[in-house]
Amino acid sequence: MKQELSALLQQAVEAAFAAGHLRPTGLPPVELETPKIATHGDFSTNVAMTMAASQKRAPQEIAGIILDHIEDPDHLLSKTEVAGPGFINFFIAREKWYEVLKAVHKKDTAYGTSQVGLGKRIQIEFVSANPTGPLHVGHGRCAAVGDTLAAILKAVGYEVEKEYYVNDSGRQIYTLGRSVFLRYCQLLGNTIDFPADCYQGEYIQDLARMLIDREGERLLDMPEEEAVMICAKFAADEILAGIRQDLETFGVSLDQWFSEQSLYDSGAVEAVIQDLKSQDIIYEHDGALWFRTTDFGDEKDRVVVRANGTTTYFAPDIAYHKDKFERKFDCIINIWGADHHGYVPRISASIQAMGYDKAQCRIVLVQLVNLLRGGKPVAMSTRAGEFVTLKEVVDEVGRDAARFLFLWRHHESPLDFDLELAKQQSNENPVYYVQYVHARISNILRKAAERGYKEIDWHDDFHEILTLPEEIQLIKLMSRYPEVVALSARLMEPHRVPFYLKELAAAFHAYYHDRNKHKVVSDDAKLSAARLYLVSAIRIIIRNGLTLMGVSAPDIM
RNA sequence: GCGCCUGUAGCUCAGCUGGAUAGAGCAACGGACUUCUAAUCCGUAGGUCGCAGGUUCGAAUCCUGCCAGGCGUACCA
Repeated sequence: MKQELSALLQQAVEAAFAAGHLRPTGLPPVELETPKIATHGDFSTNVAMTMAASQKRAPQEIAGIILDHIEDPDHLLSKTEVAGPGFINFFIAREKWYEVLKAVHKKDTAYGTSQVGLGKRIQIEFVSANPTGPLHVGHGRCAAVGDTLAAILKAVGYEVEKEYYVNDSGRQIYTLGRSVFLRYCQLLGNTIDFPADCYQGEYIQDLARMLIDREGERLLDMPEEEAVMICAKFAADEILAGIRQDLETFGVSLDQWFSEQSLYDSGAVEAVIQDLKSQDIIYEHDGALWFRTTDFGDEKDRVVVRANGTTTYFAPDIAYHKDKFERKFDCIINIWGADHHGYVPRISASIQAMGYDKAQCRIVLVQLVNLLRGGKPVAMSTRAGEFVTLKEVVDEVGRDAARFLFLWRHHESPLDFDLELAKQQSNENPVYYVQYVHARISNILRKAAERGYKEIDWHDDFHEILTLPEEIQLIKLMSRYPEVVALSARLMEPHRVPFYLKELAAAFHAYYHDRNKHKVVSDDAKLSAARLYLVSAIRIIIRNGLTLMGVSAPDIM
């Protein structure tokens, strides 16, 4: 609908140029918007105003000229007008809206998809939590945002690969091994003062117990270094398996698990350091190796290899991003917790230093989650190892509610997640509000089938039947769904999908509720058929939208 | 100190990257269940869009400076 009109409009401007009625200044970007107020039409454009300066004429006058050149052989438009400071308002002919309804049914699960990303490959990396502890709620938000964004990008045609970067190397893994080893020793009767810089959580002791079951006491007889390494390997594997399981339960599946250690094993880390050193991008100072990130906009240079010879986390990350670029994606997306934002200039610098286009790497920062229960903050302290895990949240409120609510905010806004509210079955909880539409319509379809109305097909006489303003309004709302998906892909803002669904759900609930006026299944066979066609289209969109979000669309609630 | 994010109704937040009269939900108040599921709906009320300037036909949106909150600012991850 919008595209068709956009084409008409563009042709009109070109025709005006050709006829010499407007100075051929080159085509301005033609933006069509849906006005907030119904009396301003179905679509409006401000081209006349944006052209005013270059045309050196009044916007109203330009608008008139453009309208004079509009050709509308298919009678898409019922009315046009110049309004206000120079807007052109377009009113779509009522009959044309039924095309939307037909398209929804015809495309079905594909309604909302588009082709803008066709032929392009995107890699999206998210969660990537260290395998030193279970996933917590913050990771859950990143997982929901990343997974949904991936689905949205797929819907607009991109080939998408989802990846998890596993930090299975370095100091934090060593600390993990040491933590487990010390608990292991404690459990076997040794008195040990458990250090503050070790992982404090209860899960460390669980791992130590598992290790005792598996290995007995034999680690006590080994050199400590060796024992710690065994503990580290064991613990990281166990924790990673748990992370995979938690993500699986959460409905998130990754295409690729990329090991940090593999970058060391293949020599990639060493190679990229040597390469950058030979270009004097990495230099030596105070016994350490530094990256000249300040040459690329960072506020200070960063250490890559410490004076003691060990690498910082930055070193493998450089190699990792090089690897990503070498895999020839058109775009790579990193989804990080906002607490990592200080790291952005560094990565950006390293990408530029290696000669890649930094615009091809997009970093999405997801703000933190404040966990509440009944409006009161749930105490969490990572240091003391007291945090609420993603698993606990999903177990308590369910996958659907958790995923929906994690997406219920712009990702750059901090999110209050209330456990009580997430379980509540009321208007306050948008999850059930939206799902309820699907269940209601499913129920209508069941009732209809019982009454013998089994076919959901288009008939041309629906033009004369679905004529109520609120019915046309619903169809107009449905026509916007593909734009919502496309916009949310372009801006990488998945929250637009649940917001749209909420709007569509509200419109449906209102329509449904006036049951004297809008009864779908009635004795009037033609009316029933038409309305079944209408509401089942709504059901399709609700289901498609929820599917993008990884939320189920139940038939009964 | 510097950097990033946020500041919109009493509360929680949208606002289509500059448009016409700023929108939802909750809370408050008043209504609607003989029904295709009330996990719902209808109505009323609620605003100097943090503050002050600037840019232009037009600003919640862009620019500058303040104010407040969060996060970051390591040879930690």
